[in-house]
Amino acid sequence: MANLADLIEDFIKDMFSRIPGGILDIQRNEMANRFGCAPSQINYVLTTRFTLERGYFVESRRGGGGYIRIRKLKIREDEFLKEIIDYIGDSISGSEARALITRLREEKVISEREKEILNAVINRYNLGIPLPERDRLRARILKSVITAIMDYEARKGGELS
Amino acid sequence: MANLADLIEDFIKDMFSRIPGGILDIQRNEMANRFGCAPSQINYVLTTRFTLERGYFVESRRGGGGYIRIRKLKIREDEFLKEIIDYIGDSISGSEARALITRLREEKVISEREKEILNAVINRYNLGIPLPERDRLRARILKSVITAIMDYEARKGGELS
DNA sequence: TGATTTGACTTTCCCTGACCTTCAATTATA
DNA sequence: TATAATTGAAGGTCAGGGAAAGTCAAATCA
Repeated sequence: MANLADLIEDFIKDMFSRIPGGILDIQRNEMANRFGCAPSQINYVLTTRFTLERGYFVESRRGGGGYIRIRKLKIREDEFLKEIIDYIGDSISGSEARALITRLREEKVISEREKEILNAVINRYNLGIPLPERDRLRARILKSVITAIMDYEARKGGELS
Repeated sequence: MANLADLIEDFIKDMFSRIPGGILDIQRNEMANRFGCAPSQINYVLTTRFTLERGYFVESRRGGGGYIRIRKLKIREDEFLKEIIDYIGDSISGSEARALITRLREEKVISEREKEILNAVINRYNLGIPLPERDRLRARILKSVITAIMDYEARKGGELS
């Protein structure tokens, strides 16, 4: 412990505990100032600690009035999700992915249209990069999509078509 | 948020929601006065937020009695999607992609849930590969998703939430 | 050796001010 | 009176400064 990245991580998580709603906007420079470090250190923390696997989603905007927005996803406790994320691991082939998507449809986790969308997303020609990186990319994207769906449902609740 | 350009954008969009017809006339100076900014700021907002890509068309007239007229375009869905694919080209940045997804949602081409899914898919942190290949990958995925949607609609048709 | 940290450099976005163009109305002039 | 010049009221353009955040590779640390 006691390295900077961990401190910053804890600090941000602490901020989350103090706000309602699960959406936190921070300023990169302000953060860097507070910890007396290089601004890029903040990026390092975000890319290593606030990942989807760990239940966060990060967006940002540059320029005047820019910000970094961190969303804490509402689904960490979902067993089904965990299993799927585990199953995907950090690499998944096209056929495994298609089977998984079919399964998600059968379980009514996704709609017919969403199934088509996902199949398009994980298609090898669309990913268009060589193996084995392609299977890793596919895994990242699939996990992010499933996470997004779960988070959406956790936030809004509701059924599917 | 909280930058002027966003406020002005919201203000204008709010005016649109209050009028019938989709044609809105504004005065540049009056607008600048209302927001206490330079008149050219209004042009900035118009050229960055009320573009064709985002579904608006702007005309104006100088001189005494001059005005700026903003038209909200009506779309024909099939052509619209083809145009979007052209617009994407073979590389697209994250912010362009987000604007595009927002537009697809505004035009009710996609559902709220699908919007979340797509935002997750095109997110920098989730794609996790370096530029410039990242922007190309994003373009390929987005185009294939849109194609899949067109295809699905052609086969099944139907409305959205 | 892998994780952390930094710094130099890049890119994106916002906002303004100085200067330009267009148009309509009014005034001056032949 | 018919036309020409003037004026003032719009809107347009562009370069530049500044404010963020992003990238990447080299250095450092455990």
